[in-house]
Amino acid sequence: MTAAEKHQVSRTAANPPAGSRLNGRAGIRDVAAAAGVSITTVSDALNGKGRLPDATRSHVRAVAERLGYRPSAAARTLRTGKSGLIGLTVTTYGEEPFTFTEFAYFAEMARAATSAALARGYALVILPATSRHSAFDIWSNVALDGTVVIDPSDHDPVVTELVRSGIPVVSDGRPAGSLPVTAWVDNDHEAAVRGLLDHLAESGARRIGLLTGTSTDTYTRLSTSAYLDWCERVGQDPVVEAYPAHDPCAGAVAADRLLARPDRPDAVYGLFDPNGTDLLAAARRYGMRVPDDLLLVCCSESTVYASTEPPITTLSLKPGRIGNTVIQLLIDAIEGTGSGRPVEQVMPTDLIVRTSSQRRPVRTTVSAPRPLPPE
Amino acid sequence: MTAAEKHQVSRTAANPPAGSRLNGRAGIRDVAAAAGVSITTVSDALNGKGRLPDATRSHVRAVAERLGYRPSAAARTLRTGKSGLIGLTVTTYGEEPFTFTEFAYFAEMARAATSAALARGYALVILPATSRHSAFDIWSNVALDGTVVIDPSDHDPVVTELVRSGIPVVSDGRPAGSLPVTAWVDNDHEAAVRGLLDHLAESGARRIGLLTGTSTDTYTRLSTSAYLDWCERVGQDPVVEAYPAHDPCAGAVAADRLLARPDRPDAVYGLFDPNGTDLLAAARRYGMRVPDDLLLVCCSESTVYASTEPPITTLSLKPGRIGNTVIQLLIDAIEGTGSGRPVEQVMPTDLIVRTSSQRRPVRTTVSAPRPLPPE
DNA sequence: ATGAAAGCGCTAACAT
DNA sequence: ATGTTAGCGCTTTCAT
Repeated sequence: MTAAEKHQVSRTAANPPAGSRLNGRAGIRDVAAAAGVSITTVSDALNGKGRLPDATRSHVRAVAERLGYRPSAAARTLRTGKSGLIGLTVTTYGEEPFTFTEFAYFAEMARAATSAALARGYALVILPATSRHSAFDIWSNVALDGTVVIDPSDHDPVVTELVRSGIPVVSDGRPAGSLPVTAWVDNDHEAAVRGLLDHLAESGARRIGLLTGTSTDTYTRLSTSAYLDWCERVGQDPVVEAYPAHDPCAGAVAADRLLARPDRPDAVYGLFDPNGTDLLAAARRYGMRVPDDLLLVCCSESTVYASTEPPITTLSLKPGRIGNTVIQLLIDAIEGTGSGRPVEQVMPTDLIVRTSSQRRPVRTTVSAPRPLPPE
Repeated sequence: MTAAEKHQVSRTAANPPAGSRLNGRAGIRDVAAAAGVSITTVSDALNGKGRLPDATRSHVRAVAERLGYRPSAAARTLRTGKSGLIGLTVTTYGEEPFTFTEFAYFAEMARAATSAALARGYALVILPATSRHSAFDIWSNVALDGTVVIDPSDHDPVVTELVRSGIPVVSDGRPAGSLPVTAWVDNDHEAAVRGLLDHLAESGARRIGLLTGTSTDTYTRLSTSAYLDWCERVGQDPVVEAYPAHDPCAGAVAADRLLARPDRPDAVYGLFDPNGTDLLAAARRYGMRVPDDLLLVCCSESTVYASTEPPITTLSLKPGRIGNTVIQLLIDAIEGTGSGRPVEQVMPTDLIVRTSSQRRPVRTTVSAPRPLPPE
């Protein structure tokens, strides 16, 4: 018996009368047999392809339904080369995905990305950014149509590898070095910092301090240099404290250090999410009132700053908008429909002005704080 | 030419001399040809199977490396029936995945689950829980080895369908109704509520109010009934306000209602994450001091409650521990190694006692609040 | 110790 | 309008 003949036999409907595949689950051939058509017709009917009469289509669909037929995603992926899966990298510190400070940002960004991907028929797979080793295995164990990288590190081997094998990569955060991403989306961090420093100065700040990080990622670098440039422009001596932002405890200590300096600032911008509460607590310890003695702004996506005492002005990077844009760009690249959109997209930020950064009576339109009870 | 002959030809190394596959990427046959061995040997060498001499193994590996060979995940999945992918469902409200109130819990749970899965060689795919329709498509478009369901709703068709087709499902939260999950993990919500009500009573609470939700999920139901039981036991009239927890604004309003009642409570437990700040703000509006006039506890995973003014006592459900356990249970089921572990696991909660729930001087070992500055 | 061949379940090109 | 057939790239018996 030749291979072809054997083939023939195993594909004939003469086998066990449908419904009894070794697997237990019905396959496309069971449906074909039960519906009295060929497997092509089944495939076409189920996928809306071909030009079948509606009668055939609905009949096949009914039979498939009755048999509880579920197409094999693996087979389809192998055949079409498309998996409908998009990788989402998360930076890992040690064993843990996500950093402490990125948490709220990441969660919101991922939420939006998930939603946007689902709306276009894709699902996200959470994957670790390159770690020491072994992470590579998991990357080659999943068939991806594309990948989103959050805060790509300089020469990330995974990104390079993916791009080299023709898989589109879109990053959240402009790529450092010469990393060859397909497209990227980022905030205009420098403009954001300039804007908020101007806002603080307008509110009467004479010496603005900066609570920043010791790491060299783009966000930290751009924000810090924008601060230094601003200081130089207005002729203020920089007052900077830096700390390892991935350490959940270091922030409070650094906030304390900043307010303990001889050149104590009368306003502070904190680059990371928890800095607002850290600084508020530090101010209390030093008997400083916010906003009377100290103006405060921090970069955060957390809604808690709307109801702290006092409410704290925050810079929002709008991670939801970024997540959505990243996904649109990526899917456009995957499907080859993206010629229209620019591949480098700079997104605006939102300064949500609250009590902590204003010495004069509130008259902003954004997030007006609730009136305080009489003291 | 018979099918078998053609087969033969296309598989011989006589074709384009390796490296020039249509695809662009090297396949297993390119590696075999370049290494001068059969594809079987390549497969075995790369996967550590078979009994090959170390020389062959390392030679094949070197060649594969040189060619930049990446095995096709789709082909492997089709062949082995294992994808290494685990679904993670998120409840969707309207278009958006996650609810507002579940946010921090979910983020932490997902983080732990991701980490645990990765450590065992699996990756998580974020998938929507059953929505009206269309969600089904995405489910059958991805090959899953198993699925984690967070807060399964009563008779969820996706869960039923998955279990029916032999895919293990482990839920976070005990399944309502007769949902046939493989295993589940949940907190002992009733014990948690009893414990925290006792704690409030010990701190001097005479009338404890409850801020709860209007939805009928297990968490809300169990927590509320535990509260009612406790009230009955100690002879207190229940003071309850319920609101639609998925509405980000409704919480503040409900907190206000609770404190505006004629039978105003002198202590409140809020079931949802934002309730702490909501209640704190409401207390301020009514001129109530915390903890002097009002004792406060809320269920939250957020660290901000450590540095609010005053710090707020929280009940943590330990989502990280749950996420990890859920994944272990699921992978055990997938790999058939789970006979040891119980399939229903109740996990303890942590009451993190802070200033807001204590009238007497702090003398707890947990999370001692920082000393306040002299007024 | 190594290789040949079968085939996972599907889709698409090509008949009819 | 529907059916036949050839693979997608791998793993896995089974022969040698």
